[in-house]
Amino acid sequence: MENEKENLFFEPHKRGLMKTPLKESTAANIVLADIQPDFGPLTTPTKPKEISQGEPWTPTANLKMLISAVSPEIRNRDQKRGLFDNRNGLSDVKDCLHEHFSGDEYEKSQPSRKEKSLGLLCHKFLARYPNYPNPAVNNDICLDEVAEELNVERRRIYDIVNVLESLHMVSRLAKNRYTWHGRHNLNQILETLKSVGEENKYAEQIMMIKKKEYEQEFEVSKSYNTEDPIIKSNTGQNGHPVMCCAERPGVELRAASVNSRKDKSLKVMSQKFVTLFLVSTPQIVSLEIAAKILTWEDHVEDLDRSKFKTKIRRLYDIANVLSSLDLIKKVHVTEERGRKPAFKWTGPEISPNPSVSGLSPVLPCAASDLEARQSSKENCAKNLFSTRGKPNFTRHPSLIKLVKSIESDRRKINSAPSSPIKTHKAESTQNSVPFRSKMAQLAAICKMQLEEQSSEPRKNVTVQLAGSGHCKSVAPLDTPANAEPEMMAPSLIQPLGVVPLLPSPLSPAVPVILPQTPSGTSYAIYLQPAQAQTITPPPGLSPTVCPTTSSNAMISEDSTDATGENADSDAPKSSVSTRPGSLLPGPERQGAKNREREPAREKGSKRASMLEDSGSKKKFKEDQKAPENVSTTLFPSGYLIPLTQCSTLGAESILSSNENSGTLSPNHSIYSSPIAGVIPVTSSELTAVNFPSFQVTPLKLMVSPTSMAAVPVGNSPALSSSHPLPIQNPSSAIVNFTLQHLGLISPGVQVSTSPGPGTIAVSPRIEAVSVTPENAGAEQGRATKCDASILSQNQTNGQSFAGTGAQQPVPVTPKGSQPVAESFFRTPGGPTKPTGSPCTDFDGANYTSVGTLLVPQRKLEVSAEDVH
DNA sequence: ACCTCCCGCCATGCT
DNA sequence: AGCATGGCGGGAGGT
Repeated sequence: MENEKENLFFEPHKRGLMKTPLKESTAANIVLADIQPDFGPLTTPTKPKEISQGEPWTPTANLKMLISAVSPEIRNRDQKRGLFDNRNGLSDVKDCLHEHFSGDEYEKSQPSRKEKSLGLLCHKFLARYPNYPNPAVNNDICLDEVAEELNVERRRIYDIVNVLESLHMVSRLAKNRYTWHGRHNLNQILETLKSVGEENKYAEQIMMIKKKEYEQEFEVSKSYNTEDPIIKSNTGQNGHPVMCCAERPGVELRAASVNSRKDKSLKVMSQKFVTLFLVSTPQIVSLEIAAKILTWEDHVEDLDRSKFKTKIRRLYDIANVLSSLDLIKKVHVTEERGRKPAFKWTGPEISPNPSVSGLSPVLPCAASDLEARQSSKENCAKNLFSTRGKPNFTRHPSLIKLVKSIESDRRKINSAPSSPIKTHKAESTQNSVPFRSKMAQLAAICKMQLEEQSSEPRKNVTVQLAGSGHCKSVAPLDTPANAEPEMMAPSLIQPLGVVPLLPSPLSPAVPVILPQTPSGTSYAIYLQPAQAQTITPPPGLSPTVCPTTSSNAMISEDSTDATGENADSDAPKSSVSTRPGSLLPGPERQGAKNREREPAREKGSKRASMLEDSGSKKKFKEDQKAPENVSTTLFPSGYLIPLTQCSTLGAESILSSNENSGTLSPNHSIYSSPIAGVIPVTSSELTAVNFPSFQVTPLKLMVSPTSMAAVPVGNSPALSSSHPLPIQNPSSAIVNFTLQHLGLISPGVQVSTSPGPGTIAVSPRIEAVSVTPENAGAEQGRATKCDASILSQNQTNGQSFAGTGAQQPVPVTPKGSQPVAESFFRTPGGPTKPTGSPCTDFDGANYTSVGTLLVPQRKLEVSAEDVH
């Protein structure tokens, strides 16, 4: 991937010298300084340039840098000769990247913005250092020097370094000094991030967001809070997980949360952003989604427009750096609504399994999902930070302090209701608190359980989601039981009885399948991940019960406002808003800041006013937007849905996924009418998160890849395992009903086979995804690759995907939409939990039973554009 | 008109 | 106190 990297083992600074001899550069800079009007002292040279006209060397230099970055050879050349020679020359701005410095360049006096872009700057920066530096050598980076050499303000360097630091490509040594690690740790960190993302159910979050969007699209006019509430609820629920996520990546991060300033740090955002790619199947993440997720995590309840915009800005900054690293590439996702900027992961495929992950040269850590999962958060943190003996990233020597603070944070967080729970607030709250506080313990417990479970595959569980998805083996759908072994996919392994329908890792609310209940039917319960794990007690093990947090309820609520209580929906919001400060530090602070600032600055005032106005307006819109979810309403609260039926759905989803992958062949019975049957799906198949988008021919549901990723497919797989008995549950009826309702299935039809667009009818929301990379060919190729790889992996696993890509014609665009199933059910009072599943623990009141909802699908078109 | 995102003010927080 | 960091968002270049 990387262009430049051949230079292994160069010393960075040497390289820098070579490239641009520091001294020379310095000289150059000096020159520049002279030229430039305001040149600040080295300390923080702010804006040296601004001359409209040109900046002397910048353009050229930039081009060169780019070029050099692109090709090492060129770089070398450049290094040899002074980069700055051309200071005067301006290259075409337009071509900058591609064009060389060759020539002419003089023209535009202005370096054009592009030439000053962070991406370009990053390329230059990267060009200075080898991808795989020789550890033995001194790889220190002096920010001042770099800033000078690159002739940019230090501020810009911070942006780059922060992102690099988030990827462990550099670590901070001291003030103004960083150590270059290059890509040695990259895979590891990516693995860690992925596992964290899975644990935090990012995929699920994404799914939910998409879902909301769909809904909104759907019923534009209807006002509904769901969106916000959902989000919030997720946040709340997820918040916890999410937070964890953030935490892990860096202890610092966590600490950061405590420390006011860092919580919003670019580093954290960067890690989260990267994580989103790693957990989404299509590996395409739109800025909008990313921003929303990040916003939530920040506890910004209100998707304030301004905040959102800020987030977007930051994401662009990060994206530019990541693009320079060749980890992502810009694409556009086209939906009904329009085209949205998005980025596609082009970095190494990260497989949770160590074995799989060949990518990372170094996998010292338990990159594997299992390990990761097993490992508690703390472990993760360790991995991240302590990686390989490298210096921890903790910025400060005061790491210890951080740790302490972190712990305290954790407590706070735990104690604090991560997400206010909407329903049953009282109950939930109560529950939640303890719950959270116990998260760590739970993690440990889960671990234990997992271990045990892993040792004994449980019969009941048919499905386990491969967390990561692809990797895992998919058991043939037909064979429910068979799956077990496979299920054990490291990452996904879950406690026995419980199988998360959704790709476990991702979805915030994890549908959990209750192992067979006495009744014989399995039920799926929508739980939060943590809960889910805890909930299902491994057979042998005592179930760790986790009272479901209210958060769980929240989840269900989101999806199901229906049960509705509007009040509920509202409640969540309010609750969210009211979140305990510990969680909310960020937002609150911001708000305060903003307010404070406003007076101070003109801008501030403007901003504030703008914010309020726009924000309020927007909010209104949003609120109004969402109509109540049909789905929610549909489901009777309080019912647990028998897995069997669910399985059906899940199967569909699965299939779809398979199809998406293109290679997969749905051999499975799945194809049979959804209703019909029980589809044994292996959980692995389900690995919801990872799925490539699939189309299910039979059902015709198309799921957009994107959506797929997001959607936790419920995998009914779990179902499969269970019983043939369709239990008397209302579930089947419900499911169908739901589907019909959702429009996924036409009432009369359960499955239709129209591929692509045709499917639309079936699923209203189908999105056609077309990915058009800039290099369309290339991109698609990439996409294809991914899929293929995935498939191969799956196959490897022994999954039975039959490559059925054929079966379903891919939707128009390469990526088809897929049907997604979600489960939402809340059981109102807990009531019906199937057997004494631990579920009861959840709030009694708030159980969510699983229902499966199909998520509307959309077509997404991704056009890779590079362009701009 | 919207998308990108550069620029640099200024808050934070370390030294 | 001074300086390093880096959040933040105005507003301009690009398309």
